[in-house]
Amino acid sequence: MRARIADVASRSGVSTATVSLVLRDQPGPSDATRERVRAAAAELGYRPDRTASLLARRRSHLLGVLLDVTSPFHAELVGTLDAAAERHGFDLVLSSVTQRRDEGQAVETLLDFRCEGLILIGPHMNRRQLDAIGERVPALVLGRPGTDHVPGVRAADDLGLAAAVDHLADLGHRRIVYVDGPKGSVATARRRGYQRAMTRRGLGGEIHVVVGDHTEAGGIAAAAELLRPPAAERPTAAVCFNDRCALGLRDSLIRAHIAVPGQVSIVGYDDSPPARLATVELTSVSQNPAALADATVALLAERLDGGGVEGHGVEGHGVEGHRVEGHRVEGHTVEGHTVEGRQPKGRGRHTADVVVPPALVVRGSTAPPP
Amino acid sequence: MRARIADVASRSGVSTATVSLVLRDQPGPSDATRERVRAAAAELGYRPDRTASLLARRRSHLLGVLLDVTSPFHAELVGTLDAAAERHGFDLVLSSVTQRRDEGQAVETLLDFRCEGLILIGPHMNRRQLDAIGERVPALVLGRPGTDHVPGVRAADDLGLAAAVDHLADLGHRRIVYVDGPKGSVATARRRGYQRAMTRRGLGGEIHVVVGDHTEAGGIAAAAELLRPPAAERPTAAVCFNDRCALGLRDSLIRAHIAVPGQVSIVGYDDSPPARLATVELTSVSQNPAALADATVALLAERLDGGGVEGHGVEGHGVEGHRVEGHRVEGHTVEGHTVEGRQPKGRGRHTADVVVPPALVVRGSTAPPP
DNA sequence: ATGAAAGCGCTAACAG
DNA sequence: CTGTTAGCGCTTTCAT
Repeated sequence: MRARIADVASRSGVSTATVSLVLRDQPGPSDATRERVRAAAAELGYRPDRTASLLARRRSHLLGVLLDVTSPFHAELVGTLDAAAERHGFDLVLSSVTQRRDEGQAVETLLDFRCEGLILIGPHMNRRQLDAIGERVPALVLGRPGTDHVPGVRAADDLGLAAAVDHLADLGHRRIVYVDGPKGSVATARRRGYQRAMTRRGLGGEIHVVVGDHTEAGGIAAAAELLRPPAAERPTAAVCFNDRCALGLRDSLIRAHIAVPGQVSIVGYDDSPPARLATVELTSVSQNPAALADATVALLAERLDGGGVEGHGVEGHGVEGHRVEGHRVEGHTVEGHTVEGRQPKGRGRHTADVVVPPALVVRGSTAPPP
Repeated sequence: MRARIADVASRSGVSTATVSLVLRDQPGPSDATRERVRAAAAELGYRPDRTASLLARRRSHLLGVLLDVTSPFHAELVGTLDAAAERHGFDLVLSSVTQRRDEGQAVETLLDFRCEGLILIGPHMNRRQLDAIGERVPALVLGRPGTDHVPGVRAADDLGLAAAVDHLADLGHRRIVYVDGPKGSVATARRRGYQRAMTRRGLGGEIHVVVGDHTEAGGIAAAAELLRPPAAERPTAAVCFNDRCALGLRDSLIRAHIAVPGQVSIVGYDDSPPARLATVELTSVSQNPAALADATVALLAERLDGGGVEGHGVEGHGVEGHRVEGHRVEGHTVEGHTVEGRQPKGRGRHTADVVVPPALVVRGSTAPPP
């Protein structure tokens, strides 16, 4: 049987209370006592029973994370979330949606574990459901706009597209098309970002949005569209809604013997693992998952610890991102991230979103136009 | 504050003991009582506190899963594991290795949550470490051979390669090369499977193993090697150690204007998400994750429930796989999966591995030779 | 069929 | 500084 705290106590000749204090590095016990207790605990291979500890302690110091374990992007976030949580003195409980477990159930599981706060990664639930959760427990959505009771943490899509367009324009491209995504606020933000960036660069006349999708199929369809005009009039660069779409486009072009980036440059979005493949080397806009995760935990921890910021020496990941001149977001700052001021729309909103700047990752799929 | 069991008890005019019985569908309380208790619980929105429940109950009914959340293959397994666990009356606790949390720490976390059994997905730890865990708690490794105290559950690599070679040979290919993986037992098993399958098909004289790797780079290198001989003597098909390697090969060939599958057919291994991309359509050998997960949970649950098989009506995923004539694995069967008999090597081994048959997924990267 | 009471292993409040 | 005493919320004998 596993050693209990009482065993450590008797073995070191002190009370369980003292052992508890020593093992949690709480002030009280003398150094001599600490020494003895630590030794006894080590000899017995004692590990505190987390379950009992949680029950007795007021706070669980647990953050619940709702994710879809099949998403590489979510996976990447979890890694950083975990590190950030540790810095703030929290542990993570993961709960993934699966075939049998929907988002609601996954959230209940998290709550059953007594999580103090919830981090919802890109949930598909509607705003009402999201808000309902936010009213029960401090929560945060990652990767989509927040609601009345649930602040959102996300990357600035407009800045991301600006970075992509600037990069291509700097290379000398003028005929830069945008391959659109599915309907939704995310796609809208990116499309607008493209249009504004083109205008800002004096390429307003070249704005050209092609129908695409969030899957490879969208890119394949877009390829057919791009190849329609005579060679001399074709676009020399394409920015895609996301990497999958970009990969579909890339593969179609290569099969049609159009060199990438020789004849057409391609920029994706998300900086997903496939984009990094040695054979692909897709230039892509990173949503800066490390920064997203850091900002998320920082914000949630702040809410939970009641403003009593404990200056954990959080360094924060580099979130330089791409700053577009003449394009500023109003608001104050939390750990270097931009916090939108009072929401312009949405009366009665109790929360403000945190927006982190994305970062362009330049790889081999972009080059000067032919 | 969240409703407690005492609230439900007083509201329905019974004791907490009765409420506990009703809510867990235990025999005892009368139907009338059940009715009242359920109503009260529902009105209060009562959810039993899992932490307290775990503490009071002898068994936690929790299975710990060690995984690397950045792996799509792991992700796929988790989905099925969860479903299977639920059928057997268990819940899953996920713990992923991250930058800051190594496998050892992740396992400790799982143990802290009082998991009754552990499922270790493709851990990198050595056999000694694995065994140490197996001595502390019932554990199982997924995707690699087991050790003295930790049974392994894995797909039959030799059958997988046999399926790939048979598929190509049936299409009419003769010059079928194998692009090897990195050193290790997995690569060895696959290479041998290739060699035996070729021999069995009377293609022993065509056996040709090319150096590769588990990354795209390996496939790229192999492409150079394959293109060396004059066109007429080049292989017409290649089976690769895994999908990443196959994708590297595929991309290199396409860039060299070699049609896939027109001139060269390619078969990968793992049936990973990239293989399924619309633009890729890679024929690949699936390790049958659903079957692996089902077998894993079934085996672990059996060990934990002490043989008192509760016939949960486990249906098990289809594990037809590819049966090679004249190639039988000795052993008995657990839920339709083959269990190797006494291990031929490894004295003192207390456990036997479970081997599930892989399945060939035919897609667009294979066709008859030119 | 139901209730009272004793824990599960730990932490927190209060004495000493 | 350290020990004693209550719980945390639930499950489980054992009476009734």
